[in-house]
Amino acid sequence: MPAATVDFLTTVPLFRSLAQSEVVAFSQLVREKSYPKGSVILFEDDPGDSLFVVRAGRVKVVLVSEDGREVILGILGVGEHFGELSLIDDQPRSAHVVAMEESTLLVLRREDFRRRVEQNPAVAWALLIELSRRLRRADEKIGSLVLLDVPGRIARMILDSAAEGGSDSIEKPLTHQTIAHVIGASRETVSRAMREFVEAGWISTERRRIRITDRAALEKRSQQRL
Amino acid sequence: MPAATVDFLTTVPLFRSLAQSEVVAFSQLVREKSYPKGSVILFEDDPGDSLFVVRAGRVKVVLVSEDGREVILGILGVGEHFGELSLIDDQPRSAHVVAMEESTLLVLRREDFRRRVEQNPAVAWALLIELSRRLRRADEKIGSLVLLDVPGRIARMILDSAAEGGSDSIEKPLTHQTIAHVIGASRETVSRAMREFVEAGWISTERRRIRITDRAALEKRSQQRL
DNA sequence: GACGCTTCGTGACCAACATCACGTCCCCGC
DNA sequence: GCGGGGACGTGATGTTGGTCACGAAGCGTC
Repeated sequence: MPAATVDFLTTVPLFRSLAQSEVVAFSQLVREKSYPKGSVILFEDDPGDSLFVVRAGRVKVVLVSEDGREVILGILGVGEHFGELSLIDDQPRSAHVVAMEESTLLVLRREDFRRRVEQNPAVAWALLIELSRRLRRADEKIGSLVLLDVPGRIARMILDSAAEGGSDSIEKPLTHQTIAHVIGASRETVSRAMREFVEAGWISTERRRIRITDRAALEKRSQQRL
Repeated sequence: MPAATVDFLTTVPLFRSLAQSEVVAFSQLVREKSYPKGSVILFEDDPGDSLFVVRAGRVKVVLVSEDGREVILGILGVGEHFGELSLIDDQPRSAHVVAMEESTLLVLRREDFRRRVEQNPAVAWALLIELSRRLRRADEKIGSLVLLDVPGRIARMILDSAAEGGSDSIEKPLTHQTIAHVIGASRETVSRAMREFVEAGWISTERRRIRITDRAALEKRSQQRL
């Protein structure tokens, strides 16, 4: 296994707190696999026996209704991971995961994962912290779905994305369709709401980029329904 | 600390996998506290430093919007616990918790909790399993908020409640108002939808009880939007 | 058994969004 | 440079479900 993998793993939050030797141990257990854009990495209800770490590309976690409408539960980029739930509780996968671009993933099998977790409490603790973070986010999302109108949810999403990026401009070229799936709205409504934000001078949209020009207004809008 | 507390703790999933001696250790660290109906046990954004186990009564976990509307993220009964997130990741509380009835809780302080978790991997593992369960539920809830209409969400909630109880009758006297807060709808809409279910012969409502009379129909309704 | 409080039933009205149906633009590959 | 597919803009129309405004039952309390 190339040293590049070790270097990469040390940048992943889940493994960051580990000793170098421990990371090396992990790096020898993973297998690298790549998926073309649009391919399904795992299906809801499958029995799951591996954990995936995004090495390159971007994937979306989705639920799909009988008539084909979809919700995006999360979008994971480089360094993020998914699939640990099934390893922890032995339940089937709770959602589909689809590659949004050509992506390469590191795959870790259940037995290897479990053995390492049991031998190293630091991993268990890191996992607890990560699950806590996700639970908070999920609860927030439930709150925004119920308490906020569509523009409010978009405002919040823009602020969240900017927070991740660390600045007030967002590079990710998420399509309106994708945003719609994330916040639970239609593509058209997203288009209209974003135009209003631009007209109000709260954001500006360049080619492949959204820039926040009035953070205070966005924050206010993301907290109240009109 | 009375032996009753020890007996009770052994029935709590979080502690069930522990050795008797370990449970006794925990029982000596907890403090019992009771809260009148309607009182707020903890506030969102507070720094949190304790874990609570419901010993008697029932509590609700809620988010409240600026204009006072509320969402119920969860309703916890005897044996369930809350507040562990803040102990794990040191972040402020993510929601309010309010006593729905006169309730008594066991309180465990952060330091005591952490020490025990670090010394006993079984507790960490039980916690991981519990957080996984909650995460799955939260994601399901997000899915149902986006993909289902109100009657669909009610159908699903009825089925879920029945599953918890283990039979096809639900004793919990949840008010329509409470159901509305859980599924993100108005009290009136819940009333109307439930009447339709009764008229369709899918459920029957006696005094303090809902009985499922056509599970198949409910299941179907809980999977599609009309 | 009478009061009061909470819960529930129901009609009328209205707003937010989904949906449908286009047209335009942009970008990418050939 | 040209063609084509995906992304975006925008109007018209319909429907779900929220809100308001009542009245009628339950149910616990004195």
